Amino acid sequence: MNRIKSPTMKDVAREAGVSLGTVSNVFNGVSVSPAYKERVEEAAKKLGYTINRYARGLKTSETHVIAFVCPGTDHPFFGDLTNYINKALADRGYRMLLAVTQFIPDMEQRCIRLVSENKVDGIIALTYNPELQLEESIPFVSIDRQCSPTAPCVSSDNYSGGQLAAQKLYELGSRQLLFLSIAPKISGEPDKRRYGFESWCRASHVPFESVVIPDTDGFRPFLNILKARIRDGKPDFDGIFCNTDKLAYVILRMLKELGVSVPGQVQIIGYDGINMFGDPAMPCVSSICQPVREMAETAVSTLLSRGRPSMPTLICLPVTYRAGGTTRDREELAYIYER
Amino acid sequence: MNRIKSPTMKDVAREAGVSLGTVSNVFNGVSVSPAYKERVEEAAKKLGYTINRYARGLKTSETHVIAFVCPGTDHPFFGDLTNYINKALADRGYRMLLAVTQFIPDMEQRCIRLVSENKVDGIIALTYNPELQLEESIPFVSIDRQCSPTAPCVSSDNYSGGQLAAQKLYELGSRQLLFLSIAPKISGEPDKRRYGFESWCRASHVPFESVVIPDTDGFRPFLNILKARIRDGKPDFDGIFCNTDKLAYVILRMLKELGVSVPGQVQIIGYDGINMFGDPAMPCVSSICQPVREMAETAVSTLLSRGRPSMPTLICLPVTYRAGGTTRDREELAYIYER
DNA sequence: TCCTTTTCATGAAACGTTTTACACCCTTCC
DNA sequence: GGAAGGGTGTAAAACGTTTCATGAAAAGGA
Repeated sequence: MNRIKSPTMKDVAREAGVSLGTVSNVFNGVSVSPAYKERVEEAAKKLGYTINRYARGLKTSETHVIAFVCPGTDHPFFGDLTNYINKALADRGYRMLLAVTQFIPDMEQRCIRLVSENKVDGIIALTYNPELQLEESIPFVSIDRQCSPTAPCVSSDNYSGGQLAAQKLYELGSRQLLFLSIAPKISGEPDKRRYGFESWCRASHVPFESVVIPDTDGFRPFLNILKARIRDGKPDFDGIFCNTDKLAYVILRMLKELGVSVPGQVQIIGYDGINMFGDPAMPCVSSICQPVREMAETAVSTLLSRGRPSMPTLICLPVTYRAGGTTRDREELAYIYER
Repeated sequence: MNRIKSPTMKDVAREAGVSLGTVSNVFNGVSVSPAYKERVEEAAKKLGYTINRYARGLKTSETHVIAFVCPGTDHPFFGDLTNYINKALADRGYRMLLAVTQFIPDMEQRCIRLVSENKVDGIIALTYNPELQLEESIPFVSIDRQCSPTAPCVSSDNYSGGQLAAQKLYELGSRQLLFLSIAPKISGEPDKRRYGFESWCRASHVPFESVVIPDTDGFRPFLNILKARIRDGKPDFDGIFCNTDKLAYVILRMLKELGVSVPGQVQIIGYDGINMFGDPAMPCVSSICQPVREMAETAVSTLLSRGRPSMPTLICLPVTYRAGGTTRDREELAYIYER
């Protein structure tokens, strides 16, 4: 690690023949006479000077760095979210310190500690550790789970999403609904997908059933469940709401293998609004789409405007329905070739 | 932004009734008598002290932060890469500053500047700007493109990958090959996928053709090309190598729509080894897999061991072939239900 | 012309650490 | 019993900024 020492303000000051304070003023937009300003800028360019934000942060205690603590960027939803949050931050002159936790509760705690040491100006986190200790001194915004009564939480409107899924399935002709889900590690906002779904069904007198499988068991249980409900190629259900798009894909494949046609016999709606390859033009399952972009924007702006009088503690953003290949409201394929 | 001032070493020193230097020594593992050490640790815990890495960085000029400059985490390959690099860094006690460029050359330059101001200990970048100016004073490792004669570049062995694709297609029975690609914004390592493919075909006297479409034209040109080559439902080719998995998916859909069976009539191999939903158990196209994990590890360790005597300038890591649903060496589906 | 105001450059102090030189105490040994 | 020497704790000087109190010079008003 042999680093060439980079020039400092002092060097620039010497080169330009001005005082240290003047150089600082130039770089902070404080009024400086044009002659001096030019001299300083020239000297800075000549020396290849870049400001040392560590030193600045030490004085101002504003680092303009925000930490994002997330389970992993390999899942497309998190990848998307990371991307949008990064963009929202960059637009506001902030940089992102990324900490990946891989769903390990202990790691989540460690990450919070670590980024705190970096004196970030704030933390946005998507975590599953119910006992997470926050640093009181650092503004915090959570996603998809309320971590603390004082920390705002941003999520999609999971409840309405569940309702919307049920409603859409019904509108598109399904009369016997099924809710399938992998139970999240810990209760959080996404649980409401189910509550919304069930409440709509009950209110509308549409028969339904719910199946929740712990996330340790993998997908196989679903295959057995489906098998048991199919007699002579005829399933006793005709509409499924899966609590994630991933599960929707898996169920789609299973039904195909079991000889059930989708969306002909059974329609499927997922949740998330994942785009394959991050490209909205790619084929997809029908889905309740989380407003990822808006969630990112909201998380960031909420975090940065911390301290406002009445900060809501839970912010649910509206979801939308997207027709994909697993419901009967979409002609497949044509759309791929656009763009 | 009303931050509560967090305690400093000075506070800890006062609380513990010892000198500043002693506190520092405790936190740096310098030998301190047990009695003092305990007093300091107790005081630190009581005050909730965490070290200020900015201040430390100012003294040591080692920030233990590495910047990763990448086009975006929304594409699964980049999402994966980000994840692995993050892990590799975390394992070594480093944190990641993530800068997303969205493929905008100007943004790439700006990101390099910005992260330099943060005095990162190094930069890993995946960029497309041919005129990128690097900061001489900061260690730099590139991915997939040689940015400068002095900066090491890590990539998968694209050339061998191309060869392997051709060879596999042939082994699995294809006799008339096609190379399809979207031309990258700028020449780089991935171009070699084509060279490898073509060289194998020539050496093995297997007839082939190559089609390269600029990335501004979208996918439609491919549809026309395919149509023109299909007479009475019989294509004049029976094996395709696509330069990315994404393209492979698109081609797969197009062929399906055109009534060509895959892998029956035509086999397809992509490049990248993308997993749907980041999950290796999900269905996929047959592909030449980039060793993403190894690339990440190599990039990180190369960067951190900067200054070694003979640093190779280009490091190509071996690729592997993965059977998916688009070649005849794989029974579809069964594998989804495992795990 | 003289006095007041405004503008703007300066130098020093501070931010929270690390590091170095130094002083201290306790052994150990002749 | 005194000198030499190994720990260990202390104080002060950095690191590269920002900021604040001074003071000088230029500008404006009568």
